[in-house]
Amino acid sequence: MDQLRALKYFAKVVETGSFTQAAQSFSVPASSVSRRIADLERSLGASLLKRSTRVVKITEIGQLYYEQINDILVRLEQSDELVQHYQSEPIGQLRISSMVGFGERILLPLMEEFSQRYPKVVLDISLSDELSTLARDDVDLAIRGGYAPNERVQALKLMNNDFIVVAAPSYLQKHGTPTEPDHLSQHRGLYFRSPAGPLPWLCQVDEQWREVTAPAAGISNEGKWLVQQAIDGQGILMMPNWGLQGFIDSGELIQLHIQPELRITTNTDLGVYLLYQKHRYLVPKIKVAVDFLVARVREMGF
Amino acid sequence: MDQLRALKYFAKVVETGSFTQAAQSFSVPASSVSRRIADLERSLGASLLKRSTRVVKITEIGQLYYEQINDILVRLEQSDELVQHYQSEPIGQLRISSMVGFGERILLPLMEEFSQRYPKVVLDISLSDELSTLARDDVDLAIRGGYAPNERVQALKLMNNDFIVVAAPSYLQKHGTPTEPDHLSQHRGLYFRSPAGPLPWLCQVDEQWREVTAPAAGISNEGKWLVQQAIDGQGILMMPNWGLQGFIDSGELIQLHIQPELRITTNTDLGVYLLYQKHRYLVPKIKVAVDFLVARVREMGF
DNA sequence: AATCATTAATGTCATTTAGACAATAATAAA
DNA sequence: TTTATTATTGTCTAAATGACATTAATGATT
Repeated sequence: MDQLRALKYFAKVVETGSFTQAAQSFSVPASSVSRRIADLERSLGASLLKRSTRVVKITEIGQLYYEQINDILVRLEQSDELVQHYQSEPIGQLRISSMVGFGERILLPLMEEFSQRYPKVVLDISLSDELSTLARDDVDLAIRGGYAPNERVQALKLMNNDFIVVAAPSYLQKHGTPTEPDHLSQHRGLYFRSPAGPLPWLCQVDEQWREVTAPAAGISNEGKWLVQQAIDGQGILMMPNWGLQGFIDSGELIQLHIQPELRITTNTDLGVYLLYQKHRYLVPKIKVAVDFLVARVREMGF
Repeated sequence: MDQLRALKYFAKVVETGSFTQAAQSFSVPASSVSRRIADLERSLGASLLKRSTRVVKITEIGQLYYEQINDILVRLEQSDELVQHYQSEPIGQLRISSMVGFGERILLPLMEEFSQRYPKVVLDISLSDELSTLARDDVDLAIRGGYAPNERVQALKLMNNDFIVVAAPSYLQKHGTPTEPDHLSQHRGLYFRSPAGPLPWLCQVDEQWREVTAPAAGISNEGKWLVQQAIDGQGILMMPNWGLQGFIDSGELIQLHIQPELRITTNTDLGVYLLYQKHRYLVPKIKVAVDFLVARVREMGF
């Protein structure tokens, strides 16, 4: 029995909930799928699926088995890919998941050059601040705010992710320039909504962390809108410096220096990290993308 | 092409270094192995093995591929085992690796009862202080001094692993009873040789760690011999309390109370841990062994 | 250097296994 | 109750694997 084929059929049936659909996606008759899975069940001595003519349900043990073999199938495919592309030019689909702000401002502009340089690599970039099922089956590269999930995943620090505080000249003229945290309660704040909620303003006074969030003038997960609001003089904004530097240089925004410093977390070493599975670095498309991103982003000097 | 079969053949050829031997272990002609691997290489578009009639060498990419697919094969087998044994009685081979001292004094006596209770589980216990390739392919359960290698491995604390200091009454009569670390340089020590070298005596004085190891009267990785030497009055011995309690109760050894306390590492939370792969807990033989060991060892009250 | 023994590869045939296609049975929806 | 969809089963065909004998290559032995 070709167990591997049976497993692929089984996985697809679980995912589609249908023998017919699974069969279609492999371009074989449904009867073949039915027979292979029946073989598999017989050889395992357990029933994996509860069939009725209209619905296919998975059994408890079938579900457990599916979760394990699905991972195995993905890894086998990755191993095959490693061998197939070994010492060849970068080619294939490259799925990148990135934080929205970083993606818009830094990643997407950079990847145009990448696409020209490696035309056979088809980019599939998705921007989201949610933390993805990271580098398991759905993503080749992920860019996230600092954390290193486990030892099989390599995390390269692309840049610092220091937050700075800014406001428009017009705002400061009207409301004054705050220089210490206690001033902030008299101001208005613009807040970035992370998946975990709006990012607060924190600062450390007398070795104790305090929240010094000002009344809200606006909250959004859309960084560009927040910046526009800040430029329009609606309030004080705290965001990563790589998203604000251009507006400071142009004079549209002015950086505020509040002592003690404002932060958005008690954690000190914030950074933007590039994440990928260690053992896949030898796949050419992965290798060139990692090398390219690390080089280009670091030479931006944030 | 039945890739899975090809992978099994390939893995065996790598391990044995011979098509003929690999073929024998599967009870098929060598020609079959040759063809399957040729198929595999063709489908991958790379050569995995360098053949000559006498020696089979693995290519660089073949080696990488082998390392990855070998892990995949092991995991697939484990997944199959999970399904096959689901809701059945505990059965099969159970490989346990344990530290020597713990194995001799605690594990082996306990497992006699286990064997009677679960006669269909064939025990394969190996004692070694080396840290094994833990719970990957060669061991189902491992018992080790405190560490938790990664997130897929469950580590249950079986007992404390506190080291205590003892000596024979005759030794103390002759050399006096040390009560503080500075006294030790005038004494003789018996030292356990771990794989990393003889365990030193450390203590914390004025927030600084100092080594206060006494001149050696004996060094061995054989705990029983060290205990005998101590009973014979050869020197002071520091070992886990579960290995010494019996001799203290019988009066053959006397526990010394040195302040500040002696340790063998600067780490505070020493323990004996039972390690196994989380996802295998549902395999009956694993489950009953884990439950049995945790219950029995904990009720010993160390 | 020539021979020998071992080992992997190849050719050919038999057997096993998967797929194609039609027919059947079961069931949810109309 | 009827209808449409879906999984299963039967039968035949095609493909893949194994068996066995033979060949080619190579390291060891004389």
